[in-house]
Amino acid sequence: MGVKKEETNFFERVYEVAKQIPYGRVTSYGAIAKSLGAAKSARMVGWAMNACDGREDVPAHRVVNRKGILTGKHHFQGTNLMQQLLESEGVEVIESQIQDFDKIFWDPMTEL
DNA sequence: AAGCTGACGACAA
DNA sequence: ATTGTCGCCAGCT
Repeated sequence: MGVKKEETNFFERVYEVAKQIPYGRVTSYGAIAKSLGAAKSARMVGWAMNACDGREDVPAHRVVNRKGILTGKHHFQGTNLMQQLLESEGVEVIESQIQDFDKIFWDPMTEL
């Protein structure tokens, strides 16, 4: 049974969605929140990402804000780590701003 | 124990 | 168009 304590189902759900982000794609906090049924809890998604750091295989670098800006890059180890990870996946990122954001945007509500 | 903060987002003025 | 405030909920001081 639950060998480990539940980290609030909310966070778990966020992780589940984040893990399903395809390679070379990105999504936004609000999109994930919406898919969870908590459209106004975009903040919590970001907060969940904070806890995800060092937790599960949650590609937090694929989650950005609605503008396609790497708002959370500061939470990564390096200042450019997040951007480098994205570029490594073929995502064009300039000045922490994802290019063609709408093209690589992955909507968990629509595509999931 | 109570209050502030925080990886966002939408709306109001 | 720009700026400011509210909402959301959990974690941290």
